Amino acid sequence: MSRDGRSGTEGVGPEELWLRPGEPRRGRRPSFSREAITAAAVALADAQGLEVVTMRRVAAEVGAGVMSLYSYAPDKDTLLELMVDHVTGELAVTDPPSGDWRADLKTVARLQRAHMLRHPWLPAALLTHRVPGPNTLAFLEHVLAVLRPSRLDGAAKLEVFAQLTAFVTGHVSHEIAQAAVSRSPERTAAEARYLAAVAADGSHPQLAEALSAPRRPLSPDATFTRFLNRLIDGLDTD
Amino acid sequence: MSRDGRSGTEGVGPEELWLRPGEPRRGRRPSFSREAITAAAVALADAQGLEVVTMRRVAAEVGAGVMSLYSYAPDKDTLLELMVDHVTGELAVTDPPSGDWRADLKTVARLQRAHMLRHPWLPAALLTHRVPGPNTLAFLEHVLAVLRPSRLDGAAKLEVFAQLTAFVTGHVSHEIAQAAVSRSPERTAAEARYLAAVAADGSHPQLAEALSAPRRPLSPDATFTRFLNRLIDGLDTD
DNA sequence: TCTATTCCCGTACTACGTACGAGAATAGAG
DNA sequence: CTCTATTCTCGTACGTAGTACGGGAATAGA
Repeated sequence: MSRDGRSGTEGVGPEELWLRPGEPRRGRRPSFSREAITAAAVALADAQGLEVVTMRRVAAEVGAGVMSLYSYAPDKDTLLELMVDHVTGELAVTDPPSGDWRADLKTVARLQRAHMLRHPWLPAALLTHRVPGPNTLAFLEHVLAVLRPSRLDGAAKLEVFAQLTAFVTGHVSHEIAQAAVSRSPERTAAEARYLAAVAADGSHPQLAEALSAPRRPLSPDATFTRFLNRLIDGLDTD
Repeated sequence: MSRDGRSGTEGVGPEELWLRPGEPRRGRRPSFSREAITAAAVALADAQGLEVVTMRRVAAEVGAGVMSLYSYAPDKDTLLELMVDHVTGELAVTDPPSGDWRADLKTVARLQRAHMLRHPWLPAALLTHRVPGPNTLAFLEHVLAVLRPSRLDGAAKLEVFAQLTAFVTGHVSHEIAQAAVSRSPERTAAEARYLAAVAADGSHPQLAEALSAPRRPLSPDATFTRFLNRLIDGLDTD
């Protein structure tokens, strides 16, 4: 049996993964640690994107043989799960809620956005359902505390948390994709030429008109805040 | 040179991919078609998820050799792009805008949600930036027409379109992930046990309280509508 | 009929996730 | 100290990806 509590034939359950620390006080001592491996994987993803996070690459980064990783996580998907919870640790908030839960919620959302922009692989990693690890639970706990003064019941609070995260994820995904294009003048120009060509042939009058406007910049930051305000200010009011 | 206009060393640009039809009136006649290949890939993804959409599998489905696909799309990523635009064809709306642009916009969003639920691989495919193909452009054109009566300027209209899509994508991603868990009683039970254990140890009082509530169902449909209304009703008002 | 062009696709290369199992290190029992 | 059970390490190897390459088949105009 390996370091995690994996045993049966089905995938690792949240209980095996997150609960019960290690009791093995015999046999060879581990040369690495889940922490170190996870951190290395996160560093890789931050620097070069999720696609370079391969078992071989992570192992090399840590100085381990490839197969050694499997003593710390049963498969790559689980490693991703560990990565997500790892970075969620950065969202730890110690300030107690101010009492103005709407303002606090906006702060939370802004934190999440900044967080995802710092770890641009997060939206993709969050696409498939993840069981909340300790850091994610701590963050959830904080959001629930923020929502305490609201009139929402338990289920609604959890729903607000999920929806807010979904909103931020959707927004940031788009923001990141956009930024990726902007980073390449080549692609930006090609896309502009393409859209201009489409607008020019007369079949898309509305698009032509929208594109002909002066095209002021519209900072992503301001846009995010605007939509966020819409969403939150209406919460609790029906 | 192959069927698409690919030539240089950089990736396919939108112009090569979407504009100019085929002029090749010589040489062997194509045995397949971009349409058929794309449709087969979509059918696969709909039925069994994006991960079974491999070049080998699609080729087999169509009755082609694997490498033949590369005459119709320069790489797998482009095939994904074709798939996205292909299904976006289903979003073609012929009804003219009613004049109540908020109501129309809500209709559009509901259409998008239904669409993504029917093609659950869409959120993942939309994560990386896609240049809008003809069907996507037609849909965009419709949304812009819907927004005509609003006071928003061109850039703002485009922004609303992007944000709305991002919102729906975020929401549906979460909805799909949730549904995936619910489909397995095994996983659902494991997760419930895990959360109960976490709540029981006293370190997460807010979570414990939220979980102790009667847990009424909260249909995803109603939740979506509620948040959507928040977002749209506030649009144009500042 | 010849030739240029276009498409078809078998072979093969690299890179991935990971199953298997042999060997190394360690802790307790005798 | 020695023996043994346990735990971790990792080389090898298998199956499956995406796709580069290039030879052969089909077609259209000369």
